[in-house]
Amino acid sequence: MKIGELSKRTGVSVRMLRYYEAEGLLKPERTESGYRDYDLKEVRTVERIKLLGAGGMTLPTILQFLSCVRGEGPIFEPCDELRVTLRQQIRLVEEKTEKLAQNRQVLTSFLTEIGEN
Amino acid sequence: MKIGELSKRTGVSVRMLRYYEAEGLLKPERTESGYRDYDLKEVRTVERIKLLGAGGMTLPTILQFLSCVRGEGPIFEPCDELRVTLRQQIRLVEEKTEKLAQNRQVLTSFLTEIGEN
DNA sequence: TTAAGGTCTGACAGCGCTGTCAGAGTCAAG
DNA sequence: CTTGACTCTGACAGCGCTGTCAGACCTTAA
Repeated sequence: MKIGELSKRTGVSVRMLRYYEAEGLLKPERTESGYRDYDLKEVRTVERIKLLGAGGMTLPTILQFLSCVRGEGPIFEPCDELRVTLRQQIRLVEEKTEKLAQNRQVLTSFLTEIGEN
Repeated sequence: MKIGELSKRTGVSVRMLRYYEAEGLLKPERTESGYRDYDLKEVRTVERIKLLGAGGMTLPTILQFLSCVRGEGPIFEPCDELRVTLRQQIRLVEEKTEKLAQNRQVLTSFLTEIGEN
């Protein structure tokens, strides 16, 4: 299928699909005239990438265990690398959360200082 | 005082002090030769900007109520605009926190799917 | 006087996407 | 064949800082 269709099926913009490719996440065939030609199963791949991205992962990070994500199975192949990365990522999210909590603290203390009314 | 000294006193890099100025947060005098000449009280101003920045505020946001921050008082002048902005900012931090919680959720569910061992 | 160290301006780079635009070729339906 | 919709590549822009480098001037102490 061509890029426009993949875009409609996944909800990921054409621009971003090309970007995924630039980052090494997708490697579609090409027609004689140079059009990208995606295999139907890439729909699943893209949806997984999308989901992981929604989890705060950067594309290079996702690329690290792309082989797991490209699996045919219903979910993911059990993949040590993926497990490790997921844990690191969760840790990262937790750190960001802590920092936000600190930010909130700073701001509320200011609010208190000048009177909360 | 010159920019280097202000930098040492506040812990804010020379680069960033110049950036503050570019964003309209500081307006130091100039010596005949063009050197920035800061008033001693600007140390306090810079420290407040720094603190608000640590709270996640962007410089343009801080600029909005700079008059409150530049006050001579020990803390801030009671300033309606500041109060409003602080509340918005806190709301913003809360939204970011919620999003991070969702991210975490996505990641942990993946971890569960492939087995947590 | 000289040399070191501070300062000046301006600009490039990077982070991680994401939209958009330009100029050109391709494909399909009428 | 023509037209509109789609695709291609490449590049510019923006978010909000932050470091760094270049080329040139200033200041201060030896």
